[in-house]
Amino acid sequence: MVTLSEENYLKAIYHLAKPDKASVSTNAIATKMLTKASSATDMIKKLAEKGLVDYQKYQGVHLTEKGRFAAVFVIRKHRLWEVFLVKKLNFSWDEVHEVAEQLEHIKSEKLTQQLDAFLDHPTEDPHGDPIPDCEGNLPSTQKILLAQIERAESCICVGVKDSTSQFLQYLDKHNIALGTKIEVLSKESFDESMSINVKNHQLTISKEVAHNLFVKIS
Amino acid sequence: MVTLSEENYLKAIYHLAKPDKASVSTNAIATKMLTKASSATDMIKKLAEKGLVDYQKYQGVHLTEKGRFAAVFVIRKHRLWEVFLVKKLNFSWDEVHEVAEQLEHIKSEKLTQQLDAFLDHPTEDPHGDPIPDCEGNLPSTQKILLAQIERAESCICVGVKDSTSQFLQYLDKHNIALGTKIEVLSKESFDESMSINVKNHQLTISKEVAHNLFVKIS
DNA sequence: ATAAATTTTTAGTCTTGTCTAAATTTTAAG
DNA sequence: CTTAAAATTTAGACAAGACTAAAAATTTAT
Repeated sequence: MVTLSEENYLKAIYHLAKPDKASVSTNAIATKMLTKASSATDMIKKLAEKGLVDYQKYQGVHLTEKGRFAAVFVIRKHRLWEVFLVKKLNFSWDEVHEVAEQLEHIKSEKLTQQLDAFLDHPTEDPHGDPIPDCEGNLPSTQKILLAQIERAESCICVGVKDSTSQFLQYLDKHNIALGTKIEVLSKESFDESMSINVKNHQLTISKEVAHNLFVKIS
Repeated sequence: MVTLSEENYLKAIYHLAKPDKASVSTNAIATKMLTKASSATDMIKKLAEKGLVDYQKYQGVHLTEKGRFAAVFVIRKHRLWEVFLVKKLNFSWDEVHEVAEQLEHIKSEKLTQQLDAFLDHPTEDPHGDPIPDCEGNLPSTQKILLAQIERAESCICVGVKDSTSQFLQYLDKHNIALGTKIEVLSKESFDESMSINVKNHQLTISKEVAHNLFVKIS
């Protein structure tokens, strides 16, 4: 049995470890969990005892296969609930995170399966993040940050990196949603701002925005 | 802020106090919560400090208006989720309780409201229990126990008192569901067993069954 | 009306998850 | 290569919610 707190730590470790295979530091975990390093150390020991992470003092942690699956399964539930909230209960994409943070801990295999079926087995959540299947596999996606585009080119918004409501509401305000076509017109080398065209409206976006929007070349 | 544990105690007190206005004893609460009397005392003190119950040492508790509302609101959420599970996710009525026990603690006003609307403002859960409205009012129902019927008479199943899966599965096996017409043929004074007719099948039910089935005279 | 039985409360302990402060280890700098 | 800085762990404490055992209050029965 994995407790609610343990699930949250596993998720944090999973997200921190995502890009590479490097070990995740105690401090990184504490920062992500908004707790102190000593609390993280305590929890790491519990996770290690349960076989959810590999841990050597002072050397950070790695998720074990068991830990990775537990983390991915919570993420699967989180994202399915987000889809439910947006598609069925008329939440907007900037309102779902908090509620999904609670719903993701509900324990019922049948609930998850049936919810998945009810939603027609979605593969992405409302922010464009992939939903792991029931075996814990993530559909591989090939998305790049808008900021990585260097020349005038056309692309499609496929996800957000930052999913705080501030950023999502900024996108709403400028009519940028998943699937929206974005034409890059130019990029300012001084401040990395970009001039783009969205639905026939020209718009200048900052480096910060460009670094938090995932696109695919169209 | 009311904790998960506090919500469960409030629910227990509400259910124990339901019929009359008498105070609820520490022991009764402890028994219902499957804990010890000392634990109940501890919690009662917390609830009293938060103004959720009126408490005098050795004299049991009463819910305050605030406490009653908190309890009813949790019950509202519980029953809405039960409807969701049965109507939308194909759960059967004997599978919903455990999951709803978890879902009832999710905190989001919007979630509850939207769920209620999504389900078309249901007034009853899958066991025939009334769903409080968002102001905490319960539709008054006039149902009686099947056991209270003394003569050959026709009635309709409108609810269950015991909603354990054992009992619900017994009802399934004998084709008794909410809305099913039940004709009372005779009652045995020796053991209070009853002979009834359901969908053209004659059936003898025990006192235990008759005392756990709510009906209304048709 | 008082003794016995029952109920309730108190006192002290435990576990989970957190904290602060101090000690230890690792990393980085000179 | 040695010391200063940063990161990590340990030690001890606390709050929530539970428990056991013992004390106190209430109820029941004679």
